[in-house]
Amino acid sequence: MEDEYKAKGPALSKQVKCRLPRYYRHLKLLLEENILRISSGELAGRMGLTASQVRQDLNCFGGCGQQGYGYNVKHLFTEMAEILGVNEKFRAILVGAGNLGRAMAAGNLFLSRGVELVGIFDRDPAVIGKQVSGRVVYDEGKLEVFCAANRVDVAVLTLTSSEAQAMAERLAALGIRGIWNFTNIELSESVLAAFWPPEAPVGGPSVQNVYLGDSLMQLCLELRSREEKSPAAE
Amino acid sequence: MEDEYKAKGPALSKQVKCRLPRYYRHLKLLLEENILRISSGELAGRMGLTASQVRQDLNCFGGCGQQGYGYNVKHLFTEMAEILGVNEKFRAILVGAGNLGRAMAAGNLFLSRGVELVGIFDRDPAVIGKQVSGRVVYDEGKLEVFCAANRVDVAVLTLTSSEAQAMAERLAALGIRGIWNFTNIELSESVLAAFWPPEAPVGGPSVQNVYLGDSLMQLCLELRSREEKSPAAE
DNA sequence: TAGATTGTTAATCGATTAACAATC
DNA sequence: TAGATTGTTAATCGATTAACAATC
Repeated sequence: MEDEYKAKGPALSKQVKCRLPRYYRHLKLLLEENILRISSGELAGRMGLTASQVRQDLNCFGGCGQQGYGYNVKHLFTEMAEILGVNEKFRAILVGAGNLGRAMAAGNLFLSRGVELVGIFDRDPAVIGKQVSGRVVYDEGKLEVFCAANRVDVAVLTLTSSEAQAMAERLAALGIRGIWNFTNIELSESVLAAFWPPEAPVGGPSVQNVYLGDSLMQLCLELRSREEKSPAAE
Repeated sequence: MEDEYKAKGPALSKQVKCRLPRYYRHLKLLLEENILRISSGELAGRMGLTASQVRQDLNCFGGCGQQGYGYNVKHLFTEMAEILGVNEKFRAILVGAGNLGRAMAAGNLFLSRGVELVGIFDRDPAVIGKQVSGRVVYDEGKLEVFCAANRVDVAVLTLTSSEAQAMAERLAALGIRGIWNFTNIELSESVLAAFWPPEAPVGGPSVQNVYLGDSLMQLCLELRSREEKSPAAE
């Protein structure tokens, strides 16, 4: 019993979790370049990390490296895919068919990560029934009916910030386990957990935020602070 | 001379820089709610931080708090806006007028953060000359001419990943100071610095990455790991 | 065997939290 | 004055880096 946990190595720290998708991305690239083995030092170089960090990180997945040789890229990639749930075929819906929503639906963003987009919703009558990337936009009012008939794992929030909180609560009540939030609202997992259906196991949806505006401001902050240093240097 | 530095408090750590845009967002919200003063504890509650952390953070901006009273929201907001460069009116161009590019151009994402979108570029002849959110899309080949005639601070990369590296190098050579990267390519600041025009002061553009796919995978990872715990609990 | 490279432990660094005197 | 809340120092926690024995 305990062995099964041990086999997977130590639990993943927050920071390691953040780096996992990057590892996945780089390993995929390596496979495309037909590089089948790599040392911690080389991988670190490509990713802007230290060799030590890479070894520490990869060790969390039960030491798939080999002394004197390095890591088997294919094996590592498979392992990562498994942990990241790429093979789970998670099912997602998009809530809000505005500009951002349509952009998200258009690319292969979802499919390339193993997520299937199974529905697009909007509340605007002018949009409902129209096609977006070959999919009909459903009436937001039909969310409950849809979720009763179809398994939905993830909801993508690309609607107006003012509607975000209420919608997130509604989604939580529907038992949707993951919310990918593109609005400016900070959705609290503990608040949403209160809406979780009582018959469902364990509690509440996880929230992943993409604050685009914050990211832009971080860039501006960097420009701003480098600007300040510049005159001092002359 | 030294006092001027001291007045601003200690240098901003990485983590504080990440939280700054969030503070800005929440302070704006407070002002809209007509809340003009707030204690570290209350602000922490709204943001999901600890009171201690808020005080530690805000102290980096030269202690604008008052014992027994709290913080003046208006004053704090002004201070943040200044540090984040909201009043600098940074000028941005968008490179790649595909789905994501058009979505970015459409909202008020830029203007609301004090950034002005001054040009949209694409290399596809079918798109060049067409309108996007009331702006003509320019030929990507005219980038150099455009940048010689107009100040450009930031470039937003919403083009195909395969074109990203070359374009980033070209933008670096044009002396563009900030790159907001939406492609899957990891742009190395040190690599780009090598392309920086020799006549420009200090070296190289700063890069801010938004790996949308990585964010989605982080959510999937969370779902995946909670799933694992679930059966064990029953 | 000799060289390379891992896994893992210990040392360092940075960020968060706790505590409390200073003071509004 | 008494109560509230900051600024700041010290203690704790977690993550990164360094080092090196184990081993392919």
